[in-house]
Amino acid sequence: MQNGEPRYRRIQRDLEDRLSRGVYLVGSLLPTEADLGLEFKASRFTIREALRKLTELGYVSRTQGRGTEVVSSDPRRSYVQSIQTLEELFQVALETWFVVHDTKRVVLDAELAKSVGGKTGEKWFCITGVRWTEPGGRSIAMIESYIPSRFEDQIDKLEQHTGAFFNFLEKYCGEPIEQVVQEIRSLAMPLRISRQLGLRPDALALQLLRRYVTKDGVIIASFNWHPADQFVYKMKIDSNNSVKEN
Amino acid sequence: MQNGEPRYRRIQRDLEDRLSRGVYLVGSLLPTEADLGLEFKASRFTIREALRKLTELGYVSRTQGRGTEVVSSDPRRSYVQSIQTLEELFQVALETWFVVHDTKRVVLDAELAKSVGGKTGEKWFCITGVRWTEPGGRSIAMIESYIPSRFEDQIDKLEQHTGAFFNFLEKYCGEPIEQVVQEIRSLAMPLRISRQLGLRPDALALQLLRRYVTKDGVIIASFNWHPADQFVYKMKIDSNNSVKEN
DNA sequence: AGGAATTTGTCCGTATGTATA
DNA sequence: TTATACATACGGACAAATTCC
Repeated sequence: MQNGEPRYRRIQRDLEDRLSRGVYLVGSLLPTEADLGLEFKASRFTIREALRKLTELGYVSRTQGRGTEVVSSDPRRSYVQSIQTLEELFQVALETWFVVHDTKRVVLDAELAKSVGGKTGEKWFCITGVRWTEPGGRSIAMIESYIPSRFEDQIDKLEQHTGAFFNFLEKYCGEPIEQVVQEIRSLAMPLRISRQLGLRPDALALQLLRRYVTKDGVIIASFNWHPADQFVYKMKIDSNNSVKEN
Repeated sequence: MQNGEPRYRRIQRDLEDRLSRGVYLVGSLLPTEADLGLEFKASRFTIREALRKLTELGYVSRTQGRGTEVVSSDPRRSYVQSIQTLEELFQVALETWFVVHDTKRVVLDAELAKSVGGKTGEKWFCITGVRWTEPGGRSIAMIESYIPSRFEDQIDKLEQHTGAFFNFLEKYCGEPIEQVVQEIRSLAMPLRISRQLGLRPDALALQLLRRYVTKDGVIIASFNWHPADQFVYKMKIDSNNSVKEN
């Protein structure tokens, strides 16, 4: 335990390497804690720390009395599938119609800052609009998109852009989207929302909040207000750890 | 370590209780591991296990050289943990308490059949109950689980089972769960639900429907009714090395 | 700026309980 | 029933980060 890297982390990475190289096959059992301890000349405690990490990462599943089973040789592969999700989102944007209602500057209050991932007092832009199945068709959702002010000179182009906003901003800033955080809530629509969608004042909403995050921080945060009686959020959890929306 | 509950778990619960009661205030530091060890008469290892859980649950944040800071007095009130793997689902079941209210036979009508993934007219079992943070704690959700009649002789054991139902049934039938389909809806609670949770008749719900599917078909379908004002479904979509060029 | 005290992080050896095969 | 392997638990030790004087 002298140098920078903890012992258990070194072991963890060794094991990850073996898993991705197929030394331990999916469905098989890893060597026991005791065996790994002998091999790496580490105590059982240290081995357990490494295995705990592998469990958290989705590589293995551990069962008392049985052992440590390999469940995925590359759990991060599931991220590839979620990229398809991003592209599905993109497809939705292409196959539907977004009509901008309003664009304005806003100063984040504490609550809004927490929601969109900014700091209280920061100036952001807010673009609101409605997404339609087709021109003159049915409304899918009322959308409020919050964009940091560093994209100020792109806002005009953004309004003209056909396709997903996040796609435009991702290309503009040159940094890939590393992560999308999504929150799903059930709540009554505020008046400003129900009115724009032509619904009763007390209409129920399924609200999706998505934050698109690059290395440089949040590039856009969108509130999507869907009429509750028309919208179900479906997703699949495959046994190989991947989450797929549809 | 003789009885059912591990020592660290008991300590974890005690600390959670204090946190939710405000004995330790948000922003303050918890007693040190050594002090907690003295108080609970447990080794540092055991205290650390409890604190590790509190960290995972979002109660506290730990910093080497500084201590254990309280970051939330009630993290579970505000969200449904993002569940992306079966492992996580299983953990939730282990760390919370399910109380069975009723078990009965039902014949699927057309709508129910579609929801649970069966056929109209089929006989299924329906187990209803409430999931709690802990005995005498807060209710997390009202749950209605539908189970095909081919598991008829296992229903009794199922009611006694601690842990996730799907885990029991998966082991019993011998087929691995290949997929979980989840649907998220926003809707008003039916009376039977709001009453059991002690809420107003018109309470809003965030409803999660999960179908667990093996090669042999659906083994269980569960409706989870969460009080809308207390629950947010959060999920994260990571994309490690997606270089998208075009 | 620097050193001492404090507190968590890492690690060891050992022992016993408990689920699984 | 037995053996195996993971889960929980103890006590001790030193490292590393933070805070305070």
